[in-house]
Amino acid sequence: MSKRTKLKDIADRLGVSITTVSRALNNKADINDETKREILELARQLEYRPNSLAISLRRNNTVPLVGVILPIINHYFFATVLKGIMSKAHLHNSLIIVGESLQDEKKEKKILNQFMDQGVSGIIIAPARNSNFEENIIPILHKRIPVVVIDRMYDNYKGNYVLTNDYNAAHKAVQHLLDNGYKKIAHIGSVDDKSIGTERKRGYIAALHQAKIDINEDYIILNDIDNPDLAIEKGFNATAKLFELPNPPDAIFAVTDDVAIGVIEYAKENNISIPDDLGLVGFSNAKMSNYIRPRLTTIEQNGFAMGQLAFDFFNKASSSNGEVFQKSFELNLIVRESSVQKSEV
Amino acid sequence: MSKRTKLKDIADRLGVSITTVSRALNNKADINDETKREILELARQLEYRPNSLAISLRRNNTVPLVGVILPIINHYFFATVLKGIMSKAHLHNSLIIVGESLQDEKKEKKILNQFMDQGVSGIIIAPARNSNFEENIIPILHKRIPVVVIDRMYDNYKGNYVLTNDYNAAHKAVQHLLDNGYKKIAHIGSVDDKSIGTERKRGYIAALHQAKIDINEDYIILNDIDNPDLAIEKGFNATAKLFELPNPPDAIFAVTDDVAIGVIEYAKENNISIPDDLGLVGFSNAKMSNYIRPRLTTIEQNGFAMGQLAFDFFNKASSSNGEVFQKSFELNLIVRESSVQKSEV
DNA sequence: TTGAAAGCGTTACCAC
DNA sequence: GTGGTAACGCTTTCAA
Repeated sequence: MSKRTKLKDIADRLGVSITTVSRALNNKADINDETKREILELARQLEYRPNSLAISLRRNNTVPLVGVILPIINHYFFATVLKGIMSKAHLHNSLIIVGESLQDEKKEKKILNQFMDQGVSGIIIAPARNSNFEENIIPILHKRIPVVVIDRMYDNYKGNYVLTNDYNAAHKAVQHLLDNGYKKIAHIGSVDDKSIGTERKRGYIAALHQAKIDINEDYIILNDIDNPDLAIEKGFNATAKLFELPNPPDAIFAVTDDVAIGVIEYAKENNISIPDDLGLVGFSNAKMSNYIRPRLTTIEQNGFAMGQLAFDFFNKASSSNGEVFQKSFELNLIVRESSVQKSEV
Repeated sequence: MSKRTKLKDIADRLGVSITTVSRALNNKADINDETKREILELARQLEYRPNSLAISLRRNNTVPLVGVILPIINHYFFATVLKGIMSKAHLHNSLIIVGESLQDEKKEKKILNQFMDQGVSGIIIAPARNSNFEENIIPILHKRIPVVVIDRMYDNYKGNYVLTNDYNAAHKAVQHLLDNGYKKIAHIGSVDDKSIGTERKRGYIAALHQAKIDINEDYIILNDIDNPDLAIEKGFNATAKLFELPNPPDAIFAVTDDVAIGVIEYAKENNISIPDDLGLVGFSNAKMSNYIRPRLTTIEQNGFAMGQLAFDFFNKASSSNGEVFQKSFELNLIVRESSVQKSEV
């Protein structure tokens, strides 16, 4: 295996100085055309490629490189968060380096380390579901590079974050179902030891409590929906289980739109009319939710704005001295067809 | 604004040598505990952060950094391509730096330059629709870092690429409609001066030609569908136009699934039955296409495999001497409900 | 038009 | 235990 060509190699072979080679390659003035031609020619032959590390070191320019870690990159919400981050990064001439944890905390840690090794000037992370916050994220804070956590929160974390108020949103969703006359509201949720699934379930329970409706444990089905390709199926199966109950629900609050799609698929196969026999609210406002039938009532998650704010926070944190930036977005309910009985309209 | 702390700063303040400071910070043996404590303490005070550029330079380890440029990052196909790229990159300990051109060739060029400045060891690019190939991409080839072009191709480009055979796929789609008894097949396409839109239109025309059906120019409506949020609307409007014709079509080949969704929306609003009154085939196999009604017949685009292969090509190209890697994926038609008349089933 | 040398921040070797 | 020095690959004065 041959070593990588450097300026000296070219200089030696041509009997000129390193300086001259550098000049030729960088298209500087003050160089003999013939010399230049020879250098360029040899550089091509030797496949010379500049060592950017050395260049940056010499120029003392740390290109701001921000590491972004997301659980699933081709999930619309996360992809949109990334889009938001990039839109701001582009304005600030920052470069974004991405990693996909695939909800695997080992992988998350590995990526984090790679990023640190590469010398990122900040980290924006939507933690994996089972992320070991203490072990993966806290140590970075100690290195004093800005960290912004998105989407999923941990107890006792005192740093920068951009979240959504899933509790309130879920509460709103269930309240909406109650307001529309549904009484037996089930929840197809996510087994999530951390914030999201838990918060949405909490909001669901709180709304029922407030309406003085007892919680029916049979009405709560929790799934592992990490794999977005399976989420629809999970929703389908959970609905099947609910409808095997002696007293099935008359409405479902689904933890994501994908899960809600599964509910709709089941309903269509079994001639259950949504919204007349069954009210349904999803969560995310996936593009699809407006084009399936019935059009799905859901919670709007503005990933783009979250991403933009996350980058802003990173940016502010970079130039501030330990100040902490935090924001929890309130989410809107988008009422469509799946939750309003036609007879009531 | 204070300069970043370096080893020398700490050494000077403590009256020790740089070497000693380095040793303390790197937890090496052979160092007085007290000295070490002091150094660590001061390092923390001064917020010392190692300069990874210098470290890498010293260690002679170039972290492979691959630049990926995509037109739209939160488009499912591109996000999945990115996922494919990252899955392979992760195996090779490569880092991925992303940019979103937003179909803007100016932006594309800027990102490209930023990437080159940052010293990426390769570029994987899905060019913007209006990308100035000569100006943006060719110059990079001259710098002899591997470039892999995805998804959209240019005449006379002789480098590495991973494409899909859009011509064949479109031909297949239209042939399928013909086979199912549709005769008056329209095409809602994309104004695309480059490969994709053009190729799909070519395939459409070729299939009709082969079936000895004259091309009806009124049946071809081309839209600018760069903005994915508007694509559905464009499909809707185009369909409206088609149905204003004295002799409307009995089938539509849509250039993307989003456009096809627009067709379905129009059909539902106007009581046109798909597939009975109107056959429909989309393109992309967006997740949604399997869950709308009627379920959409479409062309499957395997972005994940394309991304993986693109990275493999980059990798091979990195260690080969000018060898060129090219692949054009043949695409499968997924037959669902929208293109098969019930009476014929 | 060209070259020598300093220096970017770090680590590793060798000497003390 | 500690410090001097060379080296990583490059650019940029300054001098010739």
